[in-house]
Amino acid sequence: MKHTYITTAIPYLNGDPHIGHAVDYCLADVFARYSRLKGDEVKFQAGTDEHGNKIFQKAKELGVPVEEYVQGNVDKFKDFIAKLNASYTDFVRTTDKQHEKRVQEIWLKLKEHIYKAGYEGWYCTGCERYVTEKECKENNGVCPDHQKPYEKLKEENYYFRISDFKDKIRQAIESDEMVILPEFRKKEILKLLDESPDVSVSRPVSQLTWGVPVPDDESQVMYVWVDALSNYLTVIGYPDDNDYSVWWPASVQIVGKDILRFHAILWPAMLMGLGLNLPKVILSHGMILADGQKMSKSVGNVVNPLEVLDKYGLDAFRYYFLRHVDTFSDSDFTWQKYDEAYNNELANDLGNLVQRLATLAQKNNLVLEKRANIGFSAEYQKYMESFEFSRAFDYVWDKIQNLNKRIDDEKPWMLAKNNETEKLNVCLNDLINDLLEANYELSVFLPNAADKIFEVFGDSIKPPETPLFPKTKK
RNA sequence: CGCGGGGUAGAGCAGCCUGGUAGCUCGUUUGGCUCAUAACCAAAAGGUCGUUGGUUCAAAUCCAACCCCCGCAACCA
Repeated sequence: MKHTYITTAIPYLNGDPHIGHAVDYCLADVFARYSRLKGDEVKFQAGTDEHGNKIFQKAKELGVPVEEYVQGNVDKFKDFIAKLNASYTDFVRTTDKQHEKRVQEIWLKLKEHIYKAGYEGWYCTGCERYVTEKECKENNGVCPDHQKPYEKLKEENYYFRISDFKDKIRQAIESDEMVILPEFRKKEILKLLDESPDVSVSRPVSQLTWGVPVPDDESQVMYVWVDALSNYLTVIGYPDDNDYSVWWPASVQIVGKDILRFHAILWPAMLMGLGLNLPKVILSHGMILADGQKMSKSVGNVVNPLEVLDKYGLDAFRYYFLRHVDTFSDSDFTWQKYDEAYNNELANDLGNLVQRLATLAQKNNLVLEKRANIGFSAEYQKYMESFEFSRAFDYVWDKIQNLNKRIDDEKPWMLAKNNETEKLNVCLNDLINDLLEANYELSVFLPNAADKIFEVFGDSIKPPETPLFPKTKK
């Protein structure tokens, strides 16, 4: 049996779930469901990144123990993922004891590529963090939050020597041994690769305590990368549980374009350092724009995914974010578009199609003879295998719209009126079976709706008592 | 001349790699239908394919130059 391992980026737990996380989970879920229906055994990882000063400070501000703070946020995320009906199989927290232990083992294995060096930069004692040269310049050398001038500070850090692997990474990307999707991101990464510096992977304990201690050096604590990126391995048992070898390399790792560089450069370097294969595909999706603009707290145009979910429910949410949001490039969200997609497409095209077919069948006491083998069509598979999910969805939708056309062309109600029972039977059986085939393909995108549709055309056919997608009044 | 993406109908987009009738969805107008959620189907109107030049029998598509828009990325080492 084929093993398919799908990963999602682990969100940093210093805030609430936002719409970008939802995209991650939805995309991963689509591929997971697709793979399962094809017969693969699927592992679908999700998790949370819980270390670091920001979380530590946030907890302090709120006056709660940091463990309690992260627990509360993990619950929010788990709840969110459940609401999306994302079918993950494994959940990893970077504060899991087992994860921490495994991360330390990974660190030790990478040791020959890790070196200690001084870091010098602009530091704000108020924020307790370094800022980039650029940020310092933009703020004219003064921290806007604390009104204190940045200080030039020096400290010891461990660095991961990416330069040990650059040539091999380039080769892996160019040869598509590790596919980066979409193509234009691949080009971007190849350009970035040359100028990628070695990455700082620890902080002195005086600065950072909420993290995994560096093994064999009490003065240092791991800083995000080795800790967070390793989750993809620790969750499947690496290095002590040999089960990991069944799942690794990952079939696809889904990330937002903002963190692609870490996944396409640092992460492969780490894997090479560990002597492991690279993931087969890294899929980088775009950002959701609010009415053409980047969402930002300062602009105040952040769309709350929970609010969107509440409006018309999960099917509508997944419908919009999997079909009208392009898998790879940035896409827009506006309430108007969301309304239109729901009413014109889900309700009118699909909801109404189910209703009319079910009613036709029921009124004419149709005996439904279901086709034995339902499967994926070749074209659909082609799209799915190349991770063009929104296109695959378009393709399915085309089938649905076509069914509406065919009903009009074949006029089953006329056949009924003329008592052409035999023809009517054939006609309705054909239409309904075609709907069920489309519904099978639809089920990876809209599992809930698909279930309901299969139920309508179950052993007996009963039209939904309440519309599948009740329309909203304008 | 930092890098990347883009400019195609009122809106949103596909087509460009691999030149050969400009296409899809929404919206608009008209018509049809009555199985259905005021749903469905059909037809029509609507385009100097950013600009200029080049290659070619033929350019949205290839080449060159230019103009314009948007990002540099989810709160940020």
